[in-house]
Amino acid sequence: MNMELSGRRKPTPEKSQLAPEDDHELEPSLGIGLNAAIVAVSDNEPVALVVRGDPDSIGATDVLPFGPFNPREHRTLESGLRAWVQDQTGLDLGYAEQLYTFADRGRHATPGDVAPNYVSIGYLALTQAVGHHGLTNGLWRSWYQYFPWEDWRRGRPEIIARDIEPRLKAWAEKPTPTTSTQHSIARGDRARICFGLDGTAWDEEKVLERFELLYEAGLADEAARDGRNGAEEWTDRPKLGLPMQADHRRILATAISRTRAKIKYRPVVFELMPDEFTLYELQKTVEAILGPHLHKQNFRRLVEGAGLVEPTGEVKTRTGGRPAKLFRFRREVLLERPAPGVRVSAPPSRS
Amino acid sequence: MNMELSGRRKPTPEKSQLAPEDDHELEPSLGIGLNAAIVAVSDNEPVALVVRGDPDSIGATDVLPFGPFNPREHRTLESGLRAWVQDQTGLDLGYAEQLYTFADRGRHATPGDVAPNYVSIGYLALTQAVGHHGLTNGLWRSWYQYFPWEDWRRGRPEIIARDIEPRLKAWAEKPTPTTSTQHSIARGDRARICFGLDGTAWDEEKVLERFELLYEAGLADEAARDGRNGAEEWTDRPKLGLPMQADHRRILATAISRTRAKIKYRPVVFELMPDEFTLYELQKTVEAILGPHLHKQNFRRLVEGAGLVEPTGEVKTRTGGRPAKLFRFRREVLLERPAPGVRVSAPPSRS
DNA sequence: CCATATATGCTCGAAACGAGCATATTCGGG
DNA sequence: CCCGAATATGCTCGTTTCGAGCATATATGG
Repeated sequence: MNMELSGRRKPTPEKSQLAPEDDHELEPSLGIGLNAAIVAVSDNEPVALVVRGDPDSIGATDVLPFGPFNPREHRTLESGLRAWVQDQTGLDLGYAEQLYTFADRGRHATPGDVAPNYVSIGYLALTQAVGHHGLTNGLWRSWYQYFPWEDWRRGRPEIIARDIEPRLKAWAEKPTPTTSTQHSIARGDRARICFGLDGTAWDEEKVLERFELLYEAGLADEAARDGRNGAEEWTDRPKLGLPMQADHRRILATAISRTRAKIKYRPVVFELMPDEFTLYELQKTVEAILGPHLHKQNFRRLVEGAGLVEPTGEVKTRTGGRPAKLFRFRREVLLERPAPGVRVSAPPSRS
Repeated sequence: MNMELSGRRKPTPEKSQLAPEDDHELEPSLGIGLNAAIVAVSDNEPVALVVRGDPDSIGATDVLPFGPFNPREHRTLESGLRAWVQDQTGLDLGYAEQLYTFADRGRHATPGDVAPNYVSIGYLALTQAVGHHGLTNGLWRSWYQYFPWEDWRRGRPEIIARDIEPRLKAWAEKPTPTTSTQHSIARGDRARICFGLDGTAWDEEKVLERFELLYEAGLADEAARDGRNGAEEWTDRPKLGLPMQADHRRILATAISRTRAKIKYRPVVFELMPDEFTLYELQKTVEAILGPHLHKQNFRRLVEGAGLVEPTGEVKTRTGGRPAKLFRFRREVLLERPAPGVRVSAPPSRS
């Protein structure tokens, strides 16, 4: 057993396309960070679990639950993630899926660092909204605090026209660096497509693209922190959402993108719901995630027609009107249809 | 308030540039492997670029182009991948996207190893079919050689009913290990849903799920190689596709899943096409990827209606009948619609 | 010059979608 | 007790999209 332990320490000796010490210089010790974007919906507000936030202080930015992957202790990446989350917040994760692995140079909080010590693996977890009880640490914060331009529930957010559009247009005017490749899209076009400028349709799934654009344009606080070339000065600059530590806001953006996309073709909303719910509560949860308001009667038709829910027989009163039937998720659909989901249809676009 | 976290926070550069062994026991030197599933379509056959294959020898299994990520040399994960591919095959990658990061214990080729030294990041690359010229190394091999059960172009593959179904049924009979969690799906149901048994619809996107199921059931050669509990003996066993080194077949399965899914909602087919093509050639390429035959006239209507292509004005003769108009991809759609793609409609199912 | 094969255009019924009208129940206040 | 407001739920209807097939155009090969 100890043989195994000692043998495992070094890369497999034989053949060694894998062994780095051969024809390359010494490989730096790479750490792998596991990061959890844990999402819930509480009072029709989509929230993420963050650990160390202080909205008023500029030094102490929020951070997602995270920790290094240690293959000794963790059988899989996901189990490692669960352990860290349990450890740091007390939360026992349910549904979780891997998002993306990031390792870009200079996207961590250590200025002057040329090479990342860490590769970040982001995970998305969906859970029911639990109160602050059940948590040993951390707090739920609306994800729109980090991404105010994503909140279209009350129409187009003002921050786009007021703070984002003019500065992106200015950025688009500057000459694009020569790094642009053959088929790359011009800055102005990217801004227009990402943020739905000049009458272009808004695509609620492009959360990550939008954040990356703001970062590249130097408009996200993290860009200045990372010492990014061209970042606007810290002073006299309207804050575009709360920043986070390291690349955690990028991971959260990826999580929102994935959630918004997946909610439309897999029954993942139900991970966010209590066991019993009314169809309107379900709709409100979907709307909290996606933004635009849906047509109530058609939403009902779709959800019921897809066999995603079944009535419990009970009703919920005190809704302000006629009592609403309670439903529960029909887990059996997972065994019936190959790819069930909550399709979504929007009312007349209010761009 | 966050003292309890300080021990687990990302190590600061001062203390850990090269010394991870602080508050945890010795952290093993983790390597990060970049792996490329490079896909093309050649003569209506979907192919992947593999490096060291010998279909007849059992010892020398195929391997995807890969190499370790070195943050000193590589600015990003993707640029590292491109460098390795260039190095190993001579191919200059075009379109590439990240797939998934794998690190499960025991899924590498070193038996007896309890913890992985390597974390594998898989990438999907799409490219035009280039002949063996332009390659310094490696060869294109049909992806259906690794996954024969995925080839539905000539109806349901016989291998499912003959070699897969009976053995999966037998596996489903065995008691499920206690590791099954609350909402986990029974073995029999998983087999039925994955492989479309007992009249269940076939979902061509579940390529990874199917391979993982075969692996878990011990029916993939890799399972025996990894010393997996319950794997069938090597002898007297029909081969279920060519195995690959390490977890490369799993990465290729992920690549096929992603390709099949993405081709339906993003214009990625055109990465596989020459500059000019007929609509039927486009259709044949889609069919090579997805399997079932499409309705020719409707496919044409969809593609043209979506503004994805424009006629070049030229025609292609010697098609065996009336000459076919040549088209080219309209790159401008990327600037117009937020999420263009080749939607696909299938003729009456021939399950 | 015709048979054949493929390319392309068009139509038609079915299903899905988007929007709005109508009815059912409850609650709170005269 | 009745009425109006508010919400839940049911249904209709025109439009669009989808699935399928028929019809026509234009090559090639004998």
